[in-house]
Amino acid sequence: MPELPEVETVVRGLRPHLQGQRLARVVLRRADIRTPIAPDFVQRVAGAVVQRVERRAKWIVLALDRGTSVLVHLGMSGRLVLLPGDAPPPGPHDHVDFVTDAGATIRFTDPRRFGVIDALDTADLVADKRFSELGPEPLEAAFDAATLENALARTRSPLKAALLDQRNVAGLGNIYVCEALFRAGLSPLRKASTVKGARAAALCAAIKATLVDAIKAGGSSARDYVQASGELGWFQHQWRVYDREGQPCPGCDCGRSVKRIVQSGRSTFYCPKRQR
DNA sequence: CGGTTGCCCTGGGGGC
DNA sequence: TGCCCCCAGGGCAACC
Repeated sequence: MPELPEVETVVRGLRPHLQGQRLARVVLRRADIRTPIAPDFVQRVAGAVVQRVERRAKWIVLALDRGTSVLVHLGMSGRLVLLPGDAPPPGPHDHVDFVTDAGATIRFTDPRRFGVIDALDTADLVADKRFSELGPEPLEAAFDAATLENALARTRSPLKAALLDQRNVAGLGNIYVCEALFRAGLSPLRKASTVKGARAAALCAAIKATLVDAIKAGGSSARDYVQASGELGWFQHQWRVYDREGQPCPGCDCGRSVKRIVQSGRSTFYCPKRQR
């Protein structure tokens, strides 16, 4: 489910409630998610103070004192929701609770169990394979047209697949790649290495604008996603092509409708006339 | 080696 | 209504 805007929204929602708080209690109910939660997870985390709450790509990072960091990945259906006061009884998919000294519960829920929860030494974070191979953060200044062009020049795959590859740019998923490509007027089928000059600049700007708008809207709630507060996101109402197969191409008079194709096993939505 | 394909899971929606 | 098939926002191992 969650791509960069959704993860960023969750991080912003959790930060004021978690930063400086002690995780007095950690309750692990189910460890057999796709990447099983390590047996020593509770012992490593319980009692630690959260110093920082950050996002890298689609990862949530809780930097704790005692030199430990907690990594959370929401996978397809994961949620991390803040429950102030008495938490309701856990449901079958509520796998982990973090309870702060202040009495708030941060609950990790994941029906499909594709998510990841892990604890590791903060010093090992940079070298960890999950982080070391990530490309630039698209909302940082270091991500510019030249950086993007260079990354795309090195790949033979179609543009859609290249943008989903976290080594080229970190944090995009299926929805926001479709949306950014529409904004940039670029075909998802185009060879990535042909995106140069003005096209690379347009794509870079489109990626940033799409993500900024989505964060402003609190992310997209299609199915599973909610903010840390439990509220829905609203960006799904601003989707121009994603999940809009057959509807008229928005924002221009090209008269075509949005087409759905499958690329490397995943749906791509685009306007064949406007996007070249 | 880079790139594409299956698969890990559960739940919801559409078609019959 | 019920059942079955398909599909879903991610990422990794296994293949070509």
